[in-house]
Amino acid sequence: MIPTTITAFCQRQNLEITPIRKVILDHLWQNHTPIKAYDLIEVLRLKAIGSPKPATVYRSIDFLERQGLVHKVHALNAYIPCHHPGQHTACQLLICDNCNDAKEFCDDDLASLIPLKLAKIGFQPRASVLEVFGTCQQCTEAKTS
Amino acid sequence: MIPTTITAFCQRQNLEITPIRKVILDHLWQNHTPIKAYDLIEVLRLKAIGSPKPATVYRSIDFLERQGLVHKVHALNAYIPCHHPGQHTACQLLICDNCNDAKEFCDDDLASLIPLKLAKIGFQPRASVLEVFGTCQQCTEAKTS
DNA sequence: TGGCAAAAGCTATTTTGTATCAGAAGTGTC
DNA sequence: GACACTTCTGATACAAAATAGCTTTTGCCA
Ligand SMILES: [Zn+2]
Ligand SMILES: [Zn+2]
Ligand SMILES: [Zn+2]
Ligand SMILES: [Zn+2]
Repeated sequence: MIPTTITAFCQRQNLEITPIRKVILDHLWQNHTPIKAYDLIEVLRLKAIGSPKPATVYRSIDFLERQGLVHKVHALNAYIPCHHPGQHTACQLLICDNCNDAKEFCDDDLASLIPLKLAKIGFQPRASVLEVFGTCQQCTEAKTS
Repeated sequence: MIPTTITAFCQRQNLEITPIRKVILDHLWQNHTPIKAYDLIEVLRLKAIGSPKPATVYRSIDFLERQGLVHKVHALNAYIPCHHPGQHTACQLLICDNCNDAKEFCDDDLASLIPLKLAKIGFQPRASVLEVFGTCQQCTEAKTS
């Protein structure tokens, strides 16, 4: 379920994708909505991988986030896989109020405008998260039809 | 401690600023870092206002957020006062890694670019939160000096 | 073989946020 | 005044999200 671009990225970076980390990354890629940490515990439990406790999952998430493979959707306390690991420090997410879907939305104009604006006021950005709430196209169409 | 522009806004909007809400808003305005909900419980307790329980504070925060008087810094699970209530649906925050200061940064170009870009992909934005992490000007100067 | 570091196990605790029901206080109506 | 109605608050309990601290395992290298 994990795209080949992602597995290739892991190999290039020499990342140790242990069974636990693999199951978690797999599960994130299998779903179209953000996944909660405690749901990941359940996933591990069902697959009988290790003896999943909160720390188990949070450590894996921590690793995956540090490697840029996963984003946290702060507004939902949930996680989604990154579609372009290693390619952005500016994360842009679209979160549908209706179906809770969360998509990455990578707009370069937007991403480059942020540091440009901040430079003028002397703020040195390290990373940024944009979370936009609203109605996704599918839900908009469903309502009007 | 609450700026007159804010109290004026409350009057115009006919908002009921009860003692509890006032203490919370006051405290947020007195500080330059985001404040946590349970710290606000403590503030109320020290001022002997009501009998502060979690729900007490969360209800007030909820009210203040709905009125646009307060923003939640999702990445920190903390709250800051809004400097321009009623004037924006796109909230932009600069959070210093070093001193934890969180400032509102209202850039119209940035705010208007977001719906523009999203319109092209059929997403209807309702509200957005941009949280930028990095080093603020003061901390940058302090390091280099 | 011993030492080291990264990963995972394990127990408990802390932090953050809700649900629910009941009481108090204001407001307008009859 | 009696009544419905609304908004705010009190109080108990609980749920959800995340971390602390310590031990054990495992692979690796000298
Ligand atoms: Zn990404
Ligand atoms: Zn949707
Ligand atoms: Zn604001
Ligand atoms: Zn700073």
